[in-house]
Amino acid sequence: MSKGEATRQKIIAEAAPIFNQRGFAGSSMQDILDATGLEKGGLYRHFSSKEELAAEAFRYALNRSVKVRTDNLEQVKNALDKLRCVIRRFTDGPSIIPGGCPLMNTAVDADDGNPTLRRLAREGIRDWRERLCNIIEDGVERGEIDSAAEPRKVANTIIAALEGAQMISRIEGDKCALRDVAASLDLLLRQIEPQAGHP
Amino acid sequence: MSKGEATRQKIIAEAAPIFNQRGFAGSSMQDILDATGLEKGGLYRHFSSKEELAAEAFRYALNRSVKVRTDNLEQVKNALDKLRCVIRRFTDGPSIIPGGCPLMNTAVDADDGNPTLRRLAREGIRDWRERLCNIIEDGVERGEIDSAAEPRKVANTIIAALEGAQMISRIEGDKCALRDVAASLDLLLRQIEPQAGHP
DNA sequence: ATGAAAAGAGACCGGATGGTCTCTGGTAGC
DNA sequence: GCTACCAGAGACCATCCGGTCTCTTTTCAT
Repeated sequence: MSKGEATRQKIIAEAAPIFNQRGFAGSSMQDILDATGLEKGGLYRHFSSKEELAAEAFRYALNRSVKVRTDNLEQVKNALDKLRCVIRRFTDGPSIIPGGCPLMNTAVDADDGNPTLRRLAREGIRDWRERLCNIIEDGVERGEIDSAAEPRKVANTIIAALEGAQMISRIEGDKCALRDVAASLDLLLRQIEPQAGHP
Repeated sequence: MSKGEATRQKIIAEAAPIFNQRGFAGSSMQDILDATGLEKGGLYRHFSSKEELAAEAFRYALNRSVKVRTDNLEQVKNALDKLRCVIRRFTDGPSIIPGGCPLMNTAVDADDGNPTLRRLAREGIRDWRERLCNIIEDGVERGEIDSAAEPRKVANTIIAALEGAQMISRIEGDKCALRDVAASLDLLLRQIEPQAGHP
């Protein structure tokens, strides 16, 4: 990796937590200069605008989050256990990047503004749902999940509940809401166990 | 109401959707001047700072949201039906203020920044949960809800799922996620019907 | 070692930012 | 109708904003 590319990656890694914590409008290029120790000339050599840097920083933050939450997931064989593992990693795992989930932060930050960030957040949500849907559909095929389960509905519910719970937990400063929601989701998953409700 | 007080209220009402859509850092006092038709002298006579105005605007937006969602709720007698009504109003009802739920917007916007807004958002969440808890506890007392239900857990789950669903629906531009989550919450409520799970 | 290209420093720019201050027009109690 | 006060206009301020440009330093293939 060339020196320039290394600098670019360093900038992205330093900028990601800043944008994630303060939002796009709440972060200034000066904040990134302070964090990286660079001057303007050095920064704008690698990024043509604040928006481009913010987009790269979001991609970086999201990739890291996704990686931590999907790593080695294939080692869990049962589909329902996979879902439980995803939930557990989200509720119990350490924060991947300061400021909470970049998906929610960016979605809320950009849903009335910046179209680029908005699109990236939308794609992030869609990808996450597709990953969950694949797990569920595979589970149905293999008889590990009740065939009456609606994958998209289950996936949307898991994502919504987890993100909402993290929002509550972050504003309250304790993990109570995350634990409560994890318990409720466990209950929900028990309802789509094979033959559940078919005595 | 004096002329001054009327102006103050008008400013708050005009500022609320702006702050709710663009966030604190993303909204400028010039935006509020444009929306109200006032000049700086007129604005700063009524509010000492941007932060004070943002706080009042949030209070206004939250009060309106709460009012719409709790109005006439006492006419619904059964506790479970009350919860279903709350969910339905959230998922089906029209947007009360442009920009989505002020609670989530402010919580995400301020959770790493502005302490005043952060506190207001935290109190808003707490109040909402207490309102739901009261409904559930009354229901348990009256035998309308299974006594095994844990009010705080149910309340946190409903709030988290609804807020998360709205985040998804807003970024995707359709109500699919809201409908999916509403269906899942209905399932959850069926599990705390009296005698549920006690054959 | 050298020379061309890449990387970075930092002065600079126009405009926007939140906030202050003074002055004037309108309102309302008498 | 007078006057004391309240409400608002708008010029003004220092600072910060995102972004550009030129010049120097460093890197790296030869």
